[in-house]
Amino acid sequence: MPELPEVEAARRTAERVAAGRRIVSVWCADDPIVLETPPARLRRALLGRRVLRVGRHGKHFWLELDRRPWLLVHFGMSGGLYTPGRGVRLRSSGSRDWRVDWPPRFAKLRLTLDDGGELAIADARRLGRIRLRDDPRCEPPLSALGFDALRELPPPARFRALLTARAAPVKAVLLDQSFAAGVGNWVADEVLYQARIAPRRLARSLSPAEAGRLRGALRRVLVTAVRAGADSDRYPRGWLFHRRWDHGTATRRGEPIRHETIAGRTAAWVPARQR
DNA sequence: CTCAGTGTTCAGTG
DNA sequence: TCACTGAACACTGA
Repeated sequence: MPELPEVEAARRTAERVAAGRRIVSVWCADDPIVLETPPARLRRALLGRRVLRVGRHGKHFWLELDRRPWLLVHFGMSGGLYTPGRGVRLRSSGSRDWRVDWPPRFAKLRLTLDDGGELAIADARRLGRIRLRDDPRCEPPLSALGFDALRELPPPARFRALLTARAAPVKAVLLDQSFAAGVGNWVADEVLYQARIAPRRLARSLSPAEAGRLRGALRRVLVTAVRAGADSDRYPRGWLFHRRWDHGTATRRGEPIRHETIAGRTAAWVPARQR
């Protein structure tokens, strides 16, 4: 789930539950991979702290506390933020009722707030990371990231300059977090589909008009997905998203969807519409 | 049983 | 040195 829209939804949930509240209990899983900062240090840094606000850049988010260091979280491929009675719906779970167990399966960190609110971070596949940072934005891994694809999208001329400076296929550039932070596999495919650009096109070969379409599609897809609270059932019907895994089938207009590996990931695209 | 996956990192290559 | 690619990571669910 976790590309920019999903992480922004998690950020908002965390802010609603925790901002202005004090952390009164901390539970850590015994998982030295996801908990990059050891449990004892996490507990010491978090217990008794007040949460001021919750920040995000690309696919990372962090809890700003009344004392440093702060808590920095990345969801990896399968992580998510949970509160009692509410979960993060997975694409594969077609179920309407998406109530989650409490605590959620694969919980890695649980926080209780002074008003009884609770937050949990869970991660089945363990590619996510939970760690402490004094100043998240200025230290690795955030310091190596490019502009936040939602809040810091450069003006058209600048966007095109950054894009055409790159030799790789445009899909690879979109996925590169040092270019645009927050774009993942489905967002990249959706953006290329809506901009009508084939994923293998070299970034440096894009015309000003194409770069403009790409930028416009990137902004539109992210704004729309974030407005929908990253609930994919609320994404527009015409989005490739709803069809991208219908192997061998087509878009609603009957155009076949092709799947191929580009930049190490499966790209879904529509040759009839993307050049 | 095998394999792909809404991600990132790092070794290897040109 | 830079830029890019692909394997590794770790595990679930199809």
